[in-house]
Amino acid sequence: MNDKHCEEILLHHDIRPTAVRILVLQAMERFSDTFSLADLEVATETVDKSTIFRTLTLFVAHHLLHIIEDGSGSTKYCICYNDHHCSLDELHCHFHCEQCGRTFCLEQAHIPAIKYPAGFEVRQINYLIKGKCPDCRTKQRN
Amino acid sequence: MNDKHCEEILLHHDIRPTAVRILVLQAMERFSDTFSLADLEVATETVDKSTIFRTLTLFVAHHLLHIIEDGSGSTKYCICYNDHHCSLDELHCHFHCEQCGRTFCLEQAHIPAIKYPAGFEVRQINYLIKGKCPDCRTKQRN
DNA sequence: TCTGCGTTGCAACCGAGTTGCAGATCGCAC
DNA sequence: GTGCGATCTGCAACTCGGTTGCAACGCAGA
Repeated sequence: MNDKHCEEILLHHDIRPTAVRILVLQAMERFSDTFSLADLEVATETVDKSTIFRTLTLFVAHHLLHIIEDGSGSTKYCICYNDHHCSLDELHCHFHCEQCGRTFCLEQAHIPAIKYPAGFEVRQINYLIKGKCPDCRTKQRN
Repeated sequence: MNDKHCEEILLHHDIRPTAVRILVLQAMERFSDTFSLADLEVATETVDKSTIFRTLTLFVAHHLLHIIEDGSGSTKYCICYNDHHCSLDELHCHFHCEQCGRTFCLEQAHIPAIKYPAGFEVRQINYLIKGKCPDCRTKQRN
């Protein structure tokens, strides 16, 4: 959470730790689940949209973040806490709540192996579940 | 493919078969896989973008089409040939080729049952595979 | 023929993302 | 500490897919 910690993370991913990048990373870590460019714009307050955009692009390229497409219209991001890059480049499982709009990273253990159709070269798998999150379900009951 | 055939499909889905809608549906059927609003704009030539947009929205609402989010930035659509609406509202499996940009509907048989995390209410599952399609792979070899 | 409502085309708008550019800042050599 | 090239940042403008308001059209029923 503190500057030192964020700086280490950036260095570990071969990213020059500028003041703005540390600020953006701190903002990211305050989100428990996923976040969008717009979320960061609000969270950082001072940092420009285009700077955040370029920072996000950089972080994704350096595998500090991964992109989530939840069909909500705005790209979501999520911090990669695991270092490994498995042979199947990326394997994502997410849950998108259609009520509150939040998107959660789910444990990859839930994804089973599937038989790929012949002839296709698989690079990335996105398993996106949509529905209602536990919070929204309990809220509705009360 | 002909007018009569398209008209029947529309009526079967409780959609009033106007000339424009038949034209749009015919254009849709010429696509072997999925298509976007922009694709239809080109394919129909005469029909306005907003009309196509409203037609797509209508077709989706009447379960004649389904929406595919392939993360390409533009929404893709695909004709629903199966009538059934299973209890798990929708279950989509698609392959998006990162080279040619096309998106294919895959057989749903390939999707295995997964253990959903507790507390979440599942309404829709999107299984999106990204990589290279057979066409692009063979092209590259030559 | 007249009327009303659904449909369509046009134009304008919206919002997320993206880019060009000039000024600020950084890291390094001196 | 100073100077310099490279990188980073903020601003503004732009792109593009999608969406909406509105007026005109056209078809079905009176």
